[in-house]
Amino acid sequence: MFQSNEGESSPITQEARATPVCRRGHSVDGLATTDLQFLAGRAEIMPKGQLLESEGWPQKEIYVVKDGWAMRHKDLPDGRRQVLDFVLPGDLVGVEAGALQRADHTVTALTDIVVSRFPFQRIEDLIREHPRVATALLWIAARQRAVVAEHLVDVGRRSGVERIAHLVVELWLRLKTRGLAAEHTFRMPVTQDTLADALGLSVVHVYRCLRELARAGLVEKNREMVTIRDLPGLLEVAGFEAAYLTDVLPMSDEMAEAFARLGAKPT
Amino acid sequence: MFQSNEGESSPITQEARATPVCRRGHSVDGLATTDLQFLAGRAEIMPKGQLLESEGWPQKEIYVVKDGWAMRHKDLPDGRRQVLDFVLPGDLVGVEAGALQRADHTVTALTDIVVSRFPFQRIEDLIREHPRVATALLWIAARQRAVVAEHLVDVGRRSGVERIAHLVVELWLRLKTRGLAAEHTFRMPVTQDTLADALGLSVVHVYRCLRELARAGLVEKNREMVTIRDLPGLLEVAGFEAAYLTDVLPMSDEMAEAFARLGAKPT
DNA sequence: CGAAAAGTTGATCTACATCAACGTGCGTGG
DNA sequence: CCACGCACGTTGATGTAGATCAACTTTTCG
Repeated sequence: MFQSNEGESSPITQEARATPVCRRGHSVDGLATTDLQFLAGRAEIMPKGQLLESEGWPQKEIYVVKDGWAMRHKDLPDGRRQVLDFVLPGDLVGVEAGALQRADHTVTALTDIVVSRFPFQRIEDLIREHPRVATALLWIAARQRAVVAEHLVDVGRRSGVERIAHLVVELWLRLKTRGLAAEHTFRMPVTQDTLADALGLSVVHVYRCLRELARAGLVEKNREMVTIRDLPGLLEVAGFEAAYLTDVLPMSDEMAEAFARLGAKPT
Repeated sequence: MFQSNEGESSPITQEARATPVCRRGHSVDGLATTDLQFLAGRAEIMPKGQLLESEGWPQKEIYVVKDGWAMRHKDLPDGRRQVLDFVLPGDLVGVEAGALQRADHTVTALTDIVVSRFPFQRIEDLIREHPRVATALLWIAARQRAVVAEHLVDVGRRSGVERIAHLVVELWLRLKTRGLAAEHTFRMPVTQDTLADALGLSVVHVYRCLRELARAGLVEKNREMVTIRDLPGLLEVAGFEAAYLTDVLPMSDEMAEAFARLGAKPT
């Protein structure tokens, strides 16, 4: 078995130096982003509600999100909406839309957001000059598909409470890798309404599931702050697949312990 | 005989020579596959039930599916299962798993299946030699994400009948582009059980929705054959986004008409 | 300070799940 | 060639997670 040992110190960084970009992809978008860092121009700020990418339209530039949250979503003509994924600081927007002819979904800023833009036009040149860029982008696209796929499992086969638990853990992990979350708490500027559209539930039901989770002493969400009260418990309810993001993470002792405890369970 | 579709008349091939890989992506995976044709070794046959890719394991080779169906899926420890997507002739398996460290999902053959394999090992060399390959792969990955995303909308925000309708149309379109579907009918070697796991429904409910669609005179599925009885009607129920795959398709007159009629509706 | 956005809460309804049979085609082995 | 078994499909009865509706409260923000 490969790299289950990986958690230890930081073999990640070491391996990273030794292997080509796509191999070293030992993190979420954030990491590979460093490869494209030189792409970034001057940072600029955009207001909450701004569209970074618009379904059906060609995408002329890639955004590197420096700060703030956004969501990828698709809207049905009758008003129903499905949130595909959340965009966190360090993520790229517009890669796939650039590769395809036109964007297949919309990206909307959930908060005021800081981005740097890079004209997609020049990507092809870049790829020619630096093949590693293509590989990095490929890796990012694959990663995105993985996240959406996991989300699909959530919505297709898990209960309301499970879905919320799973989403919280996933966001927490993604933020944690980037040093954007504390041990037990993080900011999540997502309304219950948006949450409902992400989880395929009604607002009312989201509210009740949240209360359920709070009552069970697992997580709480007040306003924008999420507090994890019982990590092992939460992981279990979330039915979290360790392999999904774990080997990708520099694990804290507490986290490693939580996962271990989880694995130890006979279940 | 597989690939009876692929070759001859294809205006595809002509356009292909004229435009850069990622731009010419005017179809589903099948098309871009031609770029990797030279990768393909000798075709070989694998039995129904065979795993082409296995969640949690590294993928050492890419498969080009020449004939037969497969499914991408994720299985939860408690036995629940979610089908992410169906793999049709012309699709590639293993691209993303190669880019990531290990496969994040499993791919299982739904029928006996004909594939040619190509060691992923050599992909990196190839990318160095032919940057276009990277771009083609990027495009494929983006496409895959788009399909899964659309599927997520289905499961998250559509009713049982709508989900089935949407899936049928999507498969029909994907097959049609490759010349693998007739005007009103095509083979769909997918059991109700598998269908249920794809749509996030129970088998019983799938059965009832199918009967509903048949009673409404829209589609019928007997054994493995699907027959579309009323295309415009079906498209409407499916809430099919024309932009999703249409501009990507060489449209038949009838299809164009169906879409037009659909667009004309005041809804 | 007023209005809109976000969150709370209870009553009611329904789409879909679950359970439990039974039918049917078909491949395999005797 | 039959028959047995099994995978797949069909059908009804019943249960429930979650939707919908309809207030009302609290927070946010211009």
